[in-house]
Amino acid sequence: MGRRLPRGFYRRPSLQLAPALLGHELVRASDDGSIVRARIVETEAYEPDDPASHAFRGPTPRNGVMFGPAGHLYVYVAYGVHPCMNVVADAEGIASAVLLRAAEPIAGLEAMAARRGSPPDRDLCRGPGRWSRAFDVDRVLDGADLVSGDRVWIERGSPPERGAIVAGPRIGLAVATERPWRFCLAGSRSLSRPAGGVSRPPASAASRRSR
DNA sequence: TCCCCGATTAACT
DNA sequence: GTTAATCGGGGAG
Repeated sequence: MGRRLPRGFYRRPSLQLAPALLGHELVRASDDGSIVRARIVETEAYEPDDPASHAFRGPTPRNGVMFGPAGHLYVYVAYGVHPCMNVVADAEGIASAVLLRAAEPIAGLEAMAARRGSPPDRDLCRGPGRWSRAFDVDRVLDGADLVSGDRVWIERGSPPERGAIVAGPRIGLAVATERPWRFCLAGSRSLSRPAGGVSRPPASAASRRSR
C-alpha cells in the first residue's frame, strides 16, 4: 500500500495543487466492502478570484466545503445528474479547489464496471461524472476528509515523467476560457479529451448561450 | 416559490 | 460530430 498524502500537501493554491496531484492515486472504500483505486491523470484548478468557480460569488450551502480546510472532498452535482469530485486546496477561508476529471483504473475494476455498465477499462474513470460513479461517490461524501477519513483518500503514486504534464484550457466553461488551468498527463489514454487540445474556441463558447 | 442554466454524458447521425 | 436528457442550486420575485 502506498502512503497517504499529508495535510500539508494540499495547503497551497489550487493552481499548484492541480498539477501536483497528477500521478497520485485516489482510493475509495465503499460501505459494501469494495475498494477501488485509480491514478489521477487529469485535473483542473479553480481559484478564489475565478469567475468559473462555484465559490466566486461567496459561500452557499452547496459550496461551503470549498471555504473550509484543505484536504477535504467537495462534491457537487453537474446538470442535476453527474456528481463531480473536487479536492479543497489552500488555507481555510480561501475558497479554491481542484476538479478531478479523469483517472486510470488500477484496482477494483470489477466493482467499477458493475457500477458503470462494463465499458472498456480505460473509460471507467474517463470524465468527472463517470469517475464519480465508478467510485461510488455522491453528495454524501461532500466534506469527507482525505487525510484522516476512511471512506476516500489519496495515496502517493509514481511521479509523472519529465515533461509529461501538459496545461490547456479548462473544459465546459462559458467564462474564463483563456486560463490554461487544466492539467493532463499527456500520454494517458484515459483523458476526457486530448491533452492541451483546444477544447472550446471562444466562438463556440459564445454560441453556447443560444442553446 | 418559480425559473433558468449548467465544471456532463450517452446515444445518436 | 451533434444533440437531447435531466434535476439540483442560485437568484429573482
